Amino acid sequence: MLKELVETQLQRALEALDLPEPPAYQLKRSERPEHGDLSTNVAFALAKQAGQAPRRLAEQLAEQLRTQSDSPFESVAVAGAGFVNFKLKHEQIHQVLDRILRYQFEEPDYYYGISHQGEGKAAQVEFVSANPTGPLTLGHGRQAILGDVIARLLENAGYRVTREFYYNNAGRQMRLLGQSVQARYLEELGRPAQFPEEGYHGEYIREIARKIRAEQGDAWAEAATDQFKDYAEAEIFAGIRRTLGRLFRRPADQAFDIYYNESSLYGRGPQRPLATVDLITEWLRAASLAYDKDGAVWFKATASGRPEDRVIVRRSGEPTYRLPDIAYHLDKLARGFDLIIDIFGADHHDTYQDVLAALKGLCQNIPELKQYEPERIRVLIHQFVTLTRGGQQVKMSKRLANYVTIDDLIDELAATVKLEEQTQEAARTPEQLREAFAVNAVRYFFLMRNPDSHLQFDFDLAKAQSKENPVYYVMYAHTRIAAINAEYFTVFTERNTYRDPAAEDLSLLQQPEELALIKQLDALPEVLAEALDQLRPNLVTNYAFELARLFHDFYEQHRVVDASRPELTVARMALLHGIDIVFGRLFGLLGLFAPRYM
RNA sequence: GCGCCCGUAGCUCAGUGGACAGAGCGCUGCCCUGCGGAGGCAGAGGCCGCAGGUUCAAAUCCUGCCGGGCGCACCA
Repeated sequence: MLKELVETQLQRALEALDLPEPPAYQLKRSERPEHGDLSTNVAFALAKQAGQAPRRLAEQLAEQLRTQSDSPFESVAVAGAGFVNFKLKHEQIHQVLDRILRYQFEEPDYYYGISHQGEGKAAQVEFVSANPTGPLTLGHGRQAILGDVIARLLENAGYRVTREFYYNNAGRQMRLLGQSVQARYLEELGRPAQFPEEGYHGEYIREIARKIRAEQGDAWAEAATDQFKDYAEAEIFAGIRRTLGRLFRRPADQAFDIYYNESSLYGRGPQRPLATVDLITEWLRAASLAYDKDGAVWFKATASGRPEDRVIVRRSGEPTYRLPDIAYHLDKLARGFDLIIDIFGADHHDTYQDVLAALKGLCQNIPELKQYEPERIRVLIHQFVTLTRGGQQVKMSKRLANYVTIDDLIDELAATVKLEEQTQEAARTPEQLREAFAVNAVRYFFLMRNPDSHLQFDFDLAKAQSKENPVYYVMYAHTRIAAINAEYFTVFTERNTYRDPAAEDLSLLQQPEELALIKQLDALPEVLAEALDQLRPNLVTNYAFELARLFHDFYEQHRVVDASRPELTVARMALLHGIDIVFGRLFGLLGLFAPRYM
């Protein structure tokens, strides 16, 4: 709000001075108090065009802004070589809080921070997309949470969102899975069994084998490998859904909207794609983007500037994974999404670029595909996760099956959560609370780093129930507000609500800590828009941490509930309420459980 | 060898064109009995990997180099 306010004033001033429309310039929240509340470099941007020195332009602008009617500014100053610094009247800042509170009470469908940018548009987010060969691990966890929060941010912006999980239950890896389970089952029966050379060694394979034995006895001794494969797939998939449900705080069967089976792209699955892999191959040939060599079919990636051509159909006649990927993404475009977001781990970097290149080629060259726009696809590549414990990196190897699963992680964190007496809430069992706290830590830790950067998951820090742990630091701000709220009613026993707009005088909020908090509240919509635009949920955790910091700062210096100063108390309670509205939004968007007591 | 990401305080990381580079932890010193002490204040600590370039202005953009991660299969 404050930014728009200044923007409007600035536009008026530029017109009044008969200055041209400036090229891209910045209007930012100032980092230092001596630079005012906001500052702009517009004078620099205009200098060349206007043929004047930035400093001189800035002075003219400042003068104009100072004298404009209804000026919202306390002061407009020129600094440095030509920055214009704005200091707003306190009443402008108080209005921000007033509007946040008023909307909350007067607009039934309004949530502060909501945006209409995606109104009427459909978005699809594809993430996790793990094949059902084993439980979800740490790497999947980061991706799952990133995808979940990006989906929530999209919904907040008005998009209709489809969460989609793509998987492949055919091919070599699944065959190996079936063989591994079969071998373990035969071992359970005490029969000779040959464990496949590159089979799956995880303990979960033995568990599945034992379960089959418990249900079937030795009836499956002569069964086909496929039977074991199908059984294992169902078991593993159920486990994956359970894990996702825990992470997303949703029932397991609502973790995703669509599970898209790769087999559909061969015409053998539940979905009906726009084009099967065979048709895609034909189209690529028709567009001169595919050719035969050494008995295989190659995609001419070099035509799009990629480093090398790639095989898309093996000599054996079996497509490589790139071909169904192309078919899948073409199908996404055909399904009419306005925005398509793919989330992949760093190991996919090379391959998605080939897929995008193929899509561009197809849409340009095949008449019936001209209507589709590959530019609607955005790809978020995230770096890997390492786990540290006791300052040491935990070594993981998929082959030896000594990797850490998401369930292990949540379980271990939950086991260490200490609940205070007062933490108990009637609505939740201690187990549910422990689970909620553990999931909070996992979610927050996966979110708090830039997806571009490697993420070091510090187990000891995640377990800590003290302010060194950022997730506790943030939750603690919220619970402190709840504690003050309770205190308010014990002191002002005659009141039954701390919202009393009639008695509220926000102009009593003059302390720098109070004004800083309101200005932080004002930034929420921009932060959410930026986080979505850049696909960087860590901007939201950063913001939440900063808000918590400002609040703790305020709390240390100022007493809220004060029987001798009821007016100030009411004003500060209003401020706290505004802060808690924003925390509520943040907890919702980050998918965190907001405890009233800790 | 080629491609992508990263390199900022002792550690973990913010900051991606602006004004003296920030936080948390750790370290040093001081203070505090609370609207929940799961505290508070202060301080030390940085040629923002290196070298060029673009710009009025570079941690931020470009080029090269060095270091780390991940890819580079007719595996997914």
